[in-house]
Amino acid sequence: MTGTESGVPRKQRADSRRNETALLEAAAAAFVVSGVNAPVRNIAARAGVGVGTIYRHFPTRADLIVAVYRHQVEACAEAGPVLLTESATPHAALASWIHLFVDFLVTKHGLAEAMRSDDAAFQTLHAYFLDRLVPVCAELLDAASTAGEIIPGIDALVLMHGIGNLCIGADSPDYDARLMVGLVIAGLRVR
Amino acid sequence: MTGTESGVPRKQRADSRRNETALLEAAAAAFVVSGVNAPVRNIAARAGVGVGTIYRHFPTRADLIVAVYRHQVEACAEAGPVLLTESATPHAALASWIHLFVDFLVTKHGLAEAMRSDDAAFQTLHAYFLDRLVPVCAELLDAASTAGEIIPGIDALVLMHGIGNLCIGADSPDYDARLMVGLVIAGLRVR
DNA sequence: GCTATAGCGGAACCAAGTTCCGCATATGCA
DNA sequence: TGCATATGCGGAACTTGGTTCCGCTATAGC
Repeated sequence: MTGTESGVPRKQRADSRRNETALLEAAAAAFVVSGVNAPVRNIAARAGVGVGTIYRHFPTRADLIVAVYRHQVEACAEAGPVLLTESATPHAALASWIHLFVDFLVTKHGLAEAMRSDDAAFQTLHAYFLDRLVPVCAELLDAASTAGEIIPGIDALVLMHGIGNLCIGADSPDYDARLMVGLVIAGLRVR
Repeated sequence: MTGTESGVPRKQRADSRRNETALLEAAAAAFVVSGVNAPVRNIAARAGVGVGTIYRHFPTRADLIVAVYRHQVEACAEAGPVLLTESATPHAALASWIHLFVDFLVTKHGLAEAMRSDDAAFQTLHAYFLDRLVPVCAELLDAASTAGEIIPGIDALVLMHGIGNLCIGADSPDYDARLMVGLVIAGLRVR
C-alpha cells in the first residue's frame, strides 16, 4: 500500500532514486570485472549502500541484470527488422542478427549461463530476454523460411536457447563460440 | 608418506574400501535425484559417513563425478572405433557417436554445466572427460574429413565443448538439445 | 593380544544469499 | 519554518553449503 489515506501517492524519495542509479552503475562495473554473479555485498559496497537496499530496489539478481542490460537488449531487438530490410537475403539478415546477439552475450561474463539457469530467481531474466528477442528471431526465421533458404519448422525459442548455450564459456581460449554458432547457421540452410 | 619404516606399505583398510563403494553408490543415487551438485552433506548422510570421509576419498567433487561415471565414459569412448567400422560412412559414424555422447550427457542432470565450469575444482573432470573422449571424436572427424564428407579443420575439442554446451538444460520442456546438435551435425557437412 | 597408525566423524569455520527491524530522513502540510 | 509520518536505509542475524581440522576409533601387522 503506497500513499496517504487520501489516496494520492507520495512521490518516490530523492535518495531512493539516487541509490537506484548508484546501484545500476555499481552493478554494471561489478559485472564487468566479476561477471553477473558478482557478490551482492560487493555491489552494495561499490554503490555505498547496505545490502538491504539492493533487495529493495532489485528483489532478485535477475531484476538487476535486466535493468543493467535493458538498453543493449532493446538495441538488439530493434536491429532485427532493420537488418531484414537492409540485408541481401533473409538468411543473411538472420545470420547477422544472430552474430549481433552472440556479440552481446559473449562480452557479458556469465550472462549466458544465467540466461539458461532454471533457478526461479532467474525467471524474470529469462522472461525478459526471451520475450523481447524471440519474436524478433521468429520474424527473421520466418522470412528466411518463406524465402526457402532454411529448413522450415525451426522454433525461435529453441534456437535462441541453443545459441545462448553455445555462448557459455566463450572466453575460454580452447573454445570458439562463434565457430559453433556458424555451424548451426550453416545447418539451418536447405541443402 | 605411506607405510612402515621398512618401506612395505600397509594395505588399505577394509572399512576404507567399504566406505568408498558406499560413497559411490550414495553419490550415484544423489546425482540421479538432485543432479551432480547434490550437497556434500546429503551424500555423506546417504552413505552413512561423515563429510570428512568424502573429502578423504574424493578431494574434489570432480573426482567423485569421474568415479561415478567412469564406466559410462569408457563405454562411450570404446564405441567410437566400433561405430567407425560398422557404419555406412564416416559421417554416419560421427553422427551416431555424437548422439551417444548427447544421450549420456542429457540423462545426467547438471553434468553438462559442470563439464564446462572453469572452476578449478572441476579441472580433473574436464581433463578426464575430454582427454578420454576428444581423441575418439578427433578420429571420427578425421575419417569423415578424409572421406570429404565434412568441412575440414574442425577441432574436436571445440566441437565437443559446443556439443556439451548444447546439452545444458536439456530437460527443459521448451528446449531441444538433440535438435540443436542435429543442426550442428548438418552444418558440418560439405555442401 | 598389542601397538602404531590409517582412517573416521563431525564440530567449527568460511563464503554468500536473504530477511528483518530499529533508525534516519525526505516529503507534505500547516 | 517546523512537525508528523511514511518511506527508505543499514547492517546484524540467519540460512545454506563447501571445506578444514583434530581428537578418537578400529584395523593391519606382528
